[in-house]
Amino acid sequence: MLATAYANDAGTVDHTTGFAPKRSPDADGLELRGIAGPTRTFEAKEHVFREGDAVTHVYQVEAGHVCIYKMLSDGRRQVIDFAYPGDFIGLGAMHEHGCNAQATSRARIRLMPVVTLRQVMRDDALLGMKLYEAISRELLAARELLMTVSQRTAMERVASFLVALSRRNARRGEDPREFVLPMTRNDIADFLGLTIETVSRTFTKLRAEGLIDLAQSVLVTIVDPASLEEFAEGRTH
Amino acid sequence: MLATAYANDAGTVDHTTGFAPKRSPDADGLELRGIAGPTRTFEAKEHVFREGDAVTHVYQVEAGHVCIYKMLSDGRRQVIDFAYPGDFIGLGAMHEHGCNAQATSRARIRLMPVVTLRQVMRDDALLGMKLYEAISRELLAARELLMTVSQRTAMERVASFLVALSRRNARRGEDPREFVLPMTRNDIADFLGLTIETVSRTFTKLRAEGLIDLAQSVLVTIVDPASLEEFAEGRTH
DNA sequence: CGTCCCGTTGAGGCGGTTCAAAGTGCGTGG
DNA sequence: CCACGCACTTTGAACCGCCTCAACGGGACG
Repeated sequence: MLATAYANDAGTVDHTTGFAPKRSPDADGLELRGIAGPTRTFEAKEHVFREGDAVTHVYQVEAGHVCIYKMLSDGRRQVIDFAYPGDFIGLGAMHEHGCNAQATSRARIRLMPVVTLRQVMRDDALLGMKLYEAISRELLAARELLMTVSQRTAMERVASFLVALSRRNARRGEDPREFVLPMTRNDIADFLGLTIETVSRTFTKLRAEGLIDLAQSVLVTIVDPASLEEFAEGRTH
Repeated sequence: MLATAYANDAGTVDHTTGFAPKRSPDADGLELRGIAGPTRTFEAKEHVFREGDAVTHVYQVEAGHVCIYKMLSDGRRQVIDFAYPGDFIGLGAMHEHGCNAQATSRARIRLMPVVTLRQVMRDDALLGMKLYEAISRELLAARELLMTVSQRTAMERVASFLVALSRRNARRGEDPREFVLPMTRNDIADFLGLTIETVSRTFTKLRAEGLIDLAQSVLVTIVDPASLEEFAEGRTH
């Protein structure tokens, strides 16, 4: 039985990459460490997999950040998700990957062969349930993003993006008020269905209205969380 | 073992509702009939469940059509999917539903209690796999819709909507060139992130350019499938 | 026949894009 | 250590695609 292997013993530094360990990953404590195969380190901009690749593994980010995106033939890009340490990537792909996964910064990633995954899902109902829940969360997130991109204004999109990052940090036991953006304006723009100019202007406006502060372009401080959430929910006309 | 219960014996008319039987559902032949509980008939506009409702069942549409959508507090609506006969709805919800499900026309729906679902997923790896695949398809669809809504023009959105319906019909063994839209312009607009006026204008334009024909507002005939797909993929500037 | 709902069409306005240019931070090499 | 180049960000101005508001048409139903 593999059911005892979920023990969250994250606490040691990976000396091969020098990453600081993260305390509580998003995936409700489920870790492939001890269950699955080895890790691999991907450099910034390196792809973990690409759309159309045969599915060979399921991946779990252990350190760094990964950008999941889809492309249109003419270059238009849609960022689907930013994977943080603890997050799974590559779940739900059946035969070939339906999107691309690219490290935004150096990332350490654990690999689990899909054959192992299938076998484990047969043998271990609890793990199967965990993966079902992980993919369910991805579905929820995709639909929430759809709502954001399709229905909200630029202001509301950026606000809800920041609120989501803040909540994610809170869940991970990090500071929900001040954090570093692990992605570029371009990534944010392609995530929210805006241009980088609009994203930049909107950040500026949020700062001008005193809802956030930007000491550097990547360092966000949420000054007025309540008002930011109002904006995010569209309750501020 | 429940593994033998998947046999697709759809072929009898349900005399309680008078629905014509559908030949091949979308969910790769997986049917809850014989595994799960009874069916219930929902009238047009009746809700199967609402956002925030406790999750009590998983549902499979057997006849009719169901509109899945989310709402913002100020009334903005995002349609997430249109469920056809054979499609599951309510999958992936953990404790409470994250969206609403409303019959667009009278619909017969099979109900399976979640407790049964959980038990079956433990006991029957194959069924668990099938449900994992069903939710994976939903994730794929959500991301594809995200791409469409976020990156494509009105013309491209409507074109890809029609192409998707056409392919769906082809998969179901029905006519991919001529079909009835089981939803209103309003539903389509909220699905594609447009207004009903823009949807209407775009249909008119597609007809004017000879790509489709509209004998009635709900009866679509695809005249030039190749060109329509070109539009859908954005290869036509 | 009137009402209601849905779809279509038209005219004008606006939010976000496009195009252009200047500003900022950082690694690299002289 | 500074100069330079490069990638990223910010800001400005003009444009455009879709939205808003408004009016009209047609089928279903009482």
